[in-house]
Amino acid sequence: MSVHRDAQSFANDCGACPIRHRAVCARCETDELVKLEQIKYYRSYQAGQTVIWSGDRMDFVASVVTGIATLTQTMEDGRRQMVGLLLPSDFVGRPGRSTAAYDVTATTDLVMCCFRKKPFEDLMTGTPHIAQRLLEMTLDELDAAREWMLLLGRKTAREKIASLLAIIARRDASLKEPRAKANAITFDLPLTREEMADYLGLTLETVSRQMSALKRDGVIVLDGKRHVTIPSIDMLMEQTGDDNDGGFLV
Amino acid sequence: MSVHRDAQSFANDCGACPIRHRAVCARCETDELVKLEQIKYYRSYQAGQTVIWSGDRMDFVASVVTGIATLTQTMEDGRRQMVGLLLPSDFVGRPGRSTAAYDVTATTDLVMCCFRKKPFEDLMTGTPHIAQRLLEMTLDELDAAREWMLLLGRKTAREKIASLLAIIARRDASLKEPRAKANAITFDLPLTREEMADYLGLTLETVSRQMSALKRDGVIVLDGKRHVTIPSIDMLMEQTGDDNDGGFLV
DNA sequence: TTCCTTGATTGATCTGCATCAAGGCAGACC
DNA sequence: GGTCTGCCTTGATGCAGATCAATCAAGGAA
Repeated sequence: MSVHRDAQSFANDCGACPIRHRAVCARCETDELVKLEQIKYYRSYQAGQTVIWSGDRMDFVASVVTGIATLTQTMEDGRRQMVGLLLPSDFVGRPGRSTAAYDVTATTDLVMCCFRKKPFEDLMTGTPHIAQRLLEMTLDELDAAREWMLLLGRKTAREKIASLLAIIARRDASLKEPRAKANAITFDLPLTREEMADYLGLTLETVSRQMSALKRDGVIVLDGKRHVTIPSIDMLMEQTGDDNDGGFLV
Repeated sequence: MSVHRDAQSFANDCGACPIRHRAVCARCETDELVKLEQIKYYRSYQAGQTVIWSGDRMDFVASVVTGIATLTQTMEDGRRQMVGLLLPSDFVGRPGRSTAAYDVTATTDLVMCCFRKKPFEDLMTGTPHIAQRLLEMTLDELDAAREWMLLLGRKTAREKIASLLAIIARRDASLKEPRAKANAITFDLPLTREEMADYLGLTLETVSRQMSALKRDGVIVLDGKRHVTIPSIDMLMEQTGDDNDGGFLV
């Protein structure tokens, strides 16, 4: 864990706001956390509500506390592509830019922890670790985006679905208690078929068909429309097209 | 231009190494530039040579001085997706990670300006502006990646080709002298048809067919295989599917 | 010159996913 | 109960782009 205090324990002893352990580190604790504390505020959104429209003025940066939000781009004729999925602790917004580049939408009820941009930028200038932490997070997102480019450009519909399920399963598993690598995983899909389609560059019909196919082939078990059980993670990973070096739970 | 000295003039009076004006700013000049100067070194590669393989140890970060390099991901069965195009002044590598995540390949003869990772990281810790500048660059790349996700997921073959041509034309134009918005633009394609296909998530045959179609329709003029003239930028932009708010030369 | 090689073009055919269309199911509300 | 309404499933059909394959053009090298 290097010189930083363990992020998990740090998160535990400082309350709910995830920006504390994602955007800053324990080294900054004494002064900067206090300042962050002073400029932060919370916002809530209902499922389906739009947080911000592409092109709108955006005078804050924020971090997801609970719930799920999506970033989407839309073409004039209505074609849509989701370009990001924001889960708790993910960061939105960009220091140094004043308008939003994407539509941000709450897909579930959502609570975000916001910071007005100007004070946040000022704080960043005086606090090297915040910029470094943000850089680290942004590089992670860039890697994820590039992984997604491979999926969009080269994977088949079945591989796309399997990859999405694997990603959700992994992120979901890492939010719960760490535990021995379980053989079966169960979770609720946070997205409708249409949202899955927008994420994967498919139509909702194709998503539905491939879900049915994976179910028929025993790769997943569907209980209702949303509740998914994955009996064997290995079997799922075989369907993703990725070279899985066994690193499911990293 | 805020308090920073104009990046262009700064680049001009400090020689060829682009990291100077891309990764740091004039405020750091006195001390940090000197230190950067001390730890930097150059590397050259021939066209076609691989700079680094995905998974290899990577103990440096670098910036392209001249030439063009690509980042690609490859699946086990050989499907390839390009996930980045590095033009002069672009940055590769990631502080805080020791292995490469993608194959980096020189598509033309290439010169890179390298910094061993450890000293660079140390320098970054003591120099807030470097981290901030890198953050800015990374956010730009993230935006570009997300734009590319829209292309890969939702655009037709013809729109993909037109978009790629528009991007190359724009980047090429911005490297040359600033000038009045010219009506016609001429440049050499830095990529083979196969590389274009890997970038666009198509096959090389489809790339070739769509290039011929654009030529037949008078959107582009081909002189040989590589030399492209775009008689009307507006006509090209109409083919990209983007809502072009006239912002071709930003 | 002729032979190779490398990259590009063009044609014929195939197929995976989109599109169009018709239900089905479960919860909300009367 | 009935009937919306939102979300999902399933079927029939069409087409954009993949695949397979032949040909071409431009350089080298012998």
